[in-house]
Amino acid sequence: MNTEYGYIDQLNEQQQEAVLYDGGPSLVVAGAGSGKTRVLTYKIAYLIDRGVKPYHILALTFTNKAAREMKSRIGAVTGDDVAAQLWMGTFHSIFYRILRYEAEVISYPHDFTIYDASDSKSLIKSIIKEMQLDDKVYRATMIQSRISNAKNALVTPEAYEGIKDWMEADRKAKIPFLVEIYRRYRARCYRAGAMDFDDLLMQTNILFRDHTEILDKYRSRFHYVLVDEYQDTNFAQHLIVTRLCEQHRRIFVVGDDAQSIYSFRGANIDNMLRFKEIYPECRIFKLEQNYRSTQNIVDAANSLIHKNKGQIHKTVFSRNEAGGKIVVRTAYSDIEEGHIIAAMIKDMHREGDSPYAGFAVLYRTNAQSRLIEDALRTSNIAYRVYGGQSFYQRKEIKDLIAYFRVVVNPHDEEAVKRIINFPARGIGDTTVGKILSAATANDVSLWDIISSPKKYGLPINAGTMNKLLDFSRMITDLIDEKDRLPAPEMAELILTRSGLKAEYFGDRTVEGISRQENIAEALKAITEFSARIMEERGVDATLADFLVEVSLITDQDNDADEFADKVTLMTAHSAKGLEFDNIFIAGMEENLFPSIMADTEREMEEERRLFYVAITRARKNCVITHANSRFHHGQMVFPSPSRFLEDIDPDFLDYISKKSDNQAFNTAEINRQREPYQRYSPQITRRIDEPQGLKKLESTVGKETVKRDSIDGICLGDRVAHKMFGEGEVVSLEGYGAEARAIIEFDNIGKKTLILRYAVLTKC
DNA sequence: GGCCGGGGCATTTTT
DNA sequence: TGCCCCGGCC
Repeated sequence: MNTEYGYIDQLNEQQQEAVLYDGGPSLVVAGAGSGKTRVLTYKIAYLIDRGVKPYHILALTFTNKAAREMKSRIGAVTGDDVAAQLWMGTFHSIFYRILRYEAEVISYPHDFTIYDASDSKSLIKSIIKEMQLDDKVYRATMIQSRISNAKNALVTPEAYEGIKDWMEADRKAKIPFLVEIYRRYRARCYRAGAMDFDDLLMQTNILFRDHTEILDKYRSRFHYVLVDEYQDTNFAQHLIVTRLCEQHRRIFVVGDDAQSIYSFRGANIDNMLRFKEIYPECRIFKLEQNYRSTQNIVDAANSLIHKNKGQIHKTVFSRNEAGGKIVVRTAYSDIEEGHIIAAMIKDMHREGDSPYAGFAVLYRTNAQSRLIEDALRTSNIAYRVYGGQSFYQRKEIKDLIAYFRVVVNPHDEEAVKRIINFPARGIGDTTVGKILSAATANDVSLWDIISSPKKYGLPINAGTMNKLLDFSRMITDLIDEKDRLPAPEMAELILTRSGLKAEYFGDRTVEGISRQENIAEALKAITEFSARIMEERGVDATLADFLVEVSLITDQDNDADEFADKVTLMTAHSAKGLEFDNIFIAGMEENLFPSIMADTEREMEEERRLFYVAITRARKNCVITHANSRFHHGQMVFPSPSRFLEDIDPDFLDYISKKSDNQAFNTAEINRQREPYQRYSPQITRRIDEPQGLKKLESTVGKETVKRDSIDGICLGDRVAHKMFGEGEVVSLEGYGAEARAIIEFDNIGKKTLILRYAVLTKC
């Protein structure tokens, strides 16, 4: 197919069809590694090129990272100023924006707070306490997830009571008051001017349901709606999208039912499977060519996933090299498993010039990381663990943000509770308890009581009263300043006036200094944010603006380590959407993977999909390990190998056991242009064969940049063309991910370093 | 208000 | 086995 748009030529036939089709609802069923993001990116770029205004395009993703990456990729085609006008973001952030704008009609303040998971949990705990329920029976985590599920299914407390099955189930589970907790929880959020994550979707639905004129407004604003990872949408998300599209029907969704792994969070694969029922006229596009992995990996993964029923039929295939088989290794113990992994990584790293950044170890549960970390540390292998405590979860940052929250919305109860006696100012639990009771009795917020304790007859002595008035005055003073001072100055003022500065900056211990650094980092973030707002909108950012920015940011957004040459450790869940040259999957055992918690067929299929996701992360090599003994909750268990191993066609597996010492096995090519096979001893560290004729690359492992000879299909020496710079030759390639760069000697303008993530290059 | 120790518990977690 | 939470004590 020939078009005037150069980037279209980079797509295969199926991808092109999906991008160019403009006849109505489209469902793109995209197999693992089949270029789903690429299709979505070019679809949007193409719409813009065809004259659709970027601000008429709504594109929804599940993570901030995905949204950011897609935006920059589109920007590389259309220009960043154009891409910036897109309505592109996570479901939560986009509808947060809309809800803030429309807050009034649903009786919420414009500057409403967002309760994160720990705020909700803490609120639920205090409700359980107030209702004098047994917190062993009414466990906050369980209650929280039930409430969340109800919200994701758009079930209000009133509706909940009408669902006989649910009420009956609660009675049987000895938690008949669940619906009452839910009711109070909702009332308390409302009283605090707060929404939790689920509310952002639920309230949007309520807004659209009850206010047709507002729904109409957004219907006509969003001429096109595109959704990524559609298999992960829950009912609330699905309904929002359906409402927005049911008239113009310009909806384009992309997903892979085989990669649906978040049903425990309410994701419903049926939203995708039933797309055809909602849009009978829809076109379904299947992307079946996998560009990521070797044939063996794709074939192995296919044989596994075909054991599931109820998938959309598709045949994923790879035209890459055949590659080595998936290696399965048995360890005596969980400890030895870690050492086997470490030793294999070390060998593959050394022999294949494969940088550590090209390795990931995946596991089912976070608890498994410890032993693997120990082994990597012993072997001096640099690693990083995903899913640790994120910056915004740290105590000192949460304290600071809590002050911000109170200044922006003093009715925010969770934030008030956090700061009212921190730093200590003599307002202890007893007083807070009295304030809470008074608030509940009068159905007003904590702040209403704190700011007029006498009016509500708060029963406290004169000394405490003075302390309370001091606190109240401090907050009022800060509130008076909040719209006058720009965010960075406001932050500085809060830090001083609250006493946080004195509290944290007197500490000379290692932890104390780390806290100070974190606070300094937060202040820096505010300053940078402020500068950006000034540049974009020409006004000073307020504290409220900053809160909007941070309340939906989570971990993994600011990982300085991201591009260092380190092995990545993470759960199989976190690995979705990522890819690595070499994947290790650890703990492939019954009761672990599949999880012991999976007992229904449905859950078992989800576990299998999770395994499928894990395998398909691998570009070149995949190694699966399992142990014959393992410490589990302080007890030694002797697990048998996972049933999923038997689901994979044995033709694609290479079982290596201790006994087969002489059968050296290959873990496939580390690098395409090199000798086909690397050989590893089945014994832990000793290598039997020296690889023949393996050309060593200069590798600056551990340094900032790592030289490479091919990245995403672009090789050293390739002739490439760039829209603006013309044609040239690739003279150097280095780095990973967003840091991946190419130095290109252009015929006309000479050498240029291009960030591959942004540059659109075509081979010529 | 902070520290210590016992008891209970223990998937996955884009926002 | 470790971690977290709570309650008791100083």
